[in-house]
Amino acid sequence: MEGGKKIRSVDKAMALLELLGESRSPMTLAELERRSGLPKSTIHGLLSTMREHHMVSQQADGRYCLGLRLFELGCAVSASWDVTGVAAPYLAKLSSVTGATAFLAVRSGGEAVTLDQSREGSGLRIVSETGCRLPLYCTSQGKLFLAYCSSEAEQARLLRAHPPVPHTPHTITDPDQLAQELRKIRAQGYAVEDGEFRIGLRSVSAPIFGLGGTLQYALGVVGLFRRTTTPEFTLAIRLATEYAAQISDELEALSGRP
Amino acid sequence: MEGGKKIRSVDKAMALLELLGESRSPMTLAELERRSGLPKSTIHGLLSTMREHHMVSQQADGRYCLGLRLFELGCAVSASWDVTGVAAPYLAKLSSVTGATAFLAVRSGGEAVTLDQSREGSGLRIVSETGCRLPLYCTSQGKLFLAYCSSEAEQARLLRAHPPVPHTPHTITDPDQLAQELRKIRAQGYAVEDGEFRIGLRSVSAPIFGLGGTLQYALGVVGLFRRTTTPEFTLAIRLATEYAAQISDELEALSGRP
DNA sequence: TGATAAATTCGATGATATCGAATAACTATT
DNA sequence: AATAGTTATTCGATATCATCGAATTTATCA
Repeated sequence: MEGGKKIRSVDKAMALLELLGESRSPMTLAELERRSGLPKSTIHGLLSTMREHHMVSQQADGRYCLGLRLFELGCAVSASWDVTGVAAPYLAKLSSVTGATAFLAVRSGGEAVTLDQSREGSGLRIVSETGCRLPLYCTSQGKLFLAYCSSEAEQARLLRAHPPVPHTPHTITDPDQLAQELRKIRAQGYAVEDGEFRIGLRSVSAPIFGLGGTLQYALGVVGLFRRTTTPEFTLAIRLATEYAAQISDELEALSGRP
Repeated sequence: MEGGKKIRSVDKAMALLELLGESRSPMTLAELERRSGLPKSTIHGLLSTMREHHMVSQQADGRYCLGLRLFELGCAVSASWDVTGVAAPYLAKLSSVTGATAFLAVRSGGEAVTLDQSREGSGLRIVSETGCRLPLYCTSQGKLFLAYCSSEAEQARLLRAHPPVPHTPHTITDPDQLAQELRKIRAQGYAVEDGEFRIGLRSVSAPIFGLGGTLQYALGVVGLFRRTTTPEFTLAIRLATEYAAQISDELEALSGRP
């Protein structure tokens, strides 16, 4: 289907960046050797090259970590998305009214990536960092992306890439039960997650559509709701759905005349 | 002085990422060919490889742009810095009290990079995006970094890398005048910029020190102040200096017992 | 439909990334 | 203070692999 020439050295360089990104703390060259399976000198050459571009940086003790230029490029990516600007005021309203964390997410391969977050209301603890990847099958945004897949085959492919694993006793791992849940989500137009990812946390996600009616982003609320039937949670559902629709409209108007 | 082996293909790949980052809009392969001077097929191979890692993405019309993985890595970089977490509440306070934009910056080569921003008070327009690079010689944070350089040679090297160019009639381009300004900054412990970057904008930056008393970050306020002698601006100077000192202390305490 | 431009594929060539081993720098321990 | 164990870094020969121009396909516009 796709895939041009593979430049192996670049391939390896990207793999190293991903390893450094997964690790919370800076990594030693020996550690990178074990994790990547590449020879030390090869790693050293690749890292040296990327260091000159400030894509990685090396601290005084010799350990390597991601560099400042990656932060800059990441910000450039964020700024290039029209949706972040459009959604920002809605995120703020959503979190201040519900008192929970509002978020904007997109699908990336078989996972969901949080694009932006807001927790205006109370100083609730951070649920998940912006820019981190979350599973599809046990988050409201993830299940939304699964439910609105273009085809059954696509849906199955995404689930096969990351097979459901129980995160809590409430995680839906049974294929049939999950399929039923996804049908329900599609029917009602929003997704609810009931402590399936973290005990005590509940969330709702509503669809933001792009041109052609395809699902593009998820707008949601996550927090320490007691049940998914409380008036507070019901309000969160209604607002998320309303705002998501408004964002869809604004995006459409924006793309109409660039 | 330093610099291991240069892996040329990786070098080229990084150059392409930087080109894509500088451009606001997605780029065509032909455009990249003109800007980079590399043959089309070489570029194609490099981009294809990076596309598989989601470092770049290609939209329906064939044009290339930076990919989602770069956003994720950028967020990881941001999260890895202890200073962003420590400074966040001070940024919020600073902007809400002064009604202007508060920022946290770091030096990157011969430029200053904005790490984080806050504009709680009024909905002032965005002065500069987070993650963007600004000149040293005509911003308060930049002049602060120049003033606290480890050596005269270092200072001269940074200025030579980006020779002062007038951005406004108030930009200091004369070497002697700039040297005097930097001495003054070092003496008073903070830097003031008086419309030297953008007409009407004024800013102040205070130093955040790391271990050994070396300047690490700059905490500042920028906004539409009428003069640098108004009570509002004087307050901004005092608060920025106070908060920067407090952040320095918190960072030191944090690094004491990890 | 034809014309223009762009993205992509292909294959031979030689430049160059690779790899293991040796060295240097550094830390912690005795 | 000396050593043992770690780690980053350098080096050079070999064959792999990236490179490049031209050809092909695909898309866009008149």
